[in-house]
Amino acid sequence: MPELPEVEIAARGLRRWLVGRSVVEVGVHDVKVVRRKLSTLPSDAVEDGTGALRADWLGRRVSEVRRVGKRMALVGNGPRALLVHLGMSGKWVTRDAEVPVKHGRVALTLDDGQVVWFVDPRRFGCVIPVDRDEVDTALAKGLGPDALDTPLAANELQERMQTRSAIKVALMDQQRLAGLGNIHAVEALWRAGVDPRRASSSLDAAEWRALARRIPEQLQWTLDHEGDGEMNYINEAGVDNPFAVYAREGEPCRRCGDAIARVVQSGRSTFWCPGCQA
DNA sequence: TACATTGTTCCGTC
DNA sequence: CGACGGAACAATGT
Repeated sequence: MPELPEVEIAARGLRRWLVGRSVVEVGVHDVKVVRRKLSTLPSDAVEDGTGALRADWLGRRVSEVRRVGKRMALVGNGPRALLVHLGMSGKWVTRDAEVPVKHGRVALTLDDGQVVWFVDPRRFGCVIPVDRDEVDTALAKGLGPDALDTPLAANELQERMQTRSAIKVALMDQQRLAGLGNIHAVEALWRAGVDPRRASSSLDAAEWRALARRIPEQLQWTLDHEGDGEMNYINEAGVDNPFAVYAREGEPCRRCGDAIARVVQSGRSTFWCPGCQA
């Protein structure tokens, strides 16, 4: 699943492939992914998504790629930008012209002959045309500080996480801290030795210090290990699981040997080690 | 077949 | 009324 590190890697890839190149053709193969706002609802699709993207990007260059939390944006050299959310299966790939791309939704053909594709099998992702001078606002709206770019001191993290909800649920709340999803929330909690079911407000100072240190550590570790090529997600066939607890129910904890447990919190699977996350 | 997965939204409860 | 939990919704591969 694309969370902060995967979106950051996607942004780095787009900077290599896209920045400075001119867009010579725009193909919208699924008009429903072009939306007015962050949403999965078909009713929020732009009326003429193809026309909108072509008007914004034909003949334009991408001058910048930005990221906040799990959101990214392509900033054009004209008046327009494109906000992107990868949803649960979105990714960007580059291919030679004429190469078919399964689940390709938007195709940007460049002046070097490459085609940069937004690919999204599950179609929970979207692209949102916006004015360039609104892109920073749109990127940050409703989000807490970016978990990697703005690492929080322990006391700041504690303040942002003041809720009776479980700490794992609070960590995934993008309004409190932007970037953690299911995988990196449970991995950071495992690294910090904190039980994901604990009430967030009940953590002590040492536990906040541990989390403040382990969250950026988890994200940076993932960046270092996922490389800078095309993204492959853990749920895809043939991709092995690089994580300590995520999707490892019943397997021995690599730190203490106890069996990894699973519980559902707010409708999402949580994995943790009952032995060393007391 | 039912399930898993995301962010958003809505509804009921306290 | 704010906080919170839970469920629904979108789509589709396994």
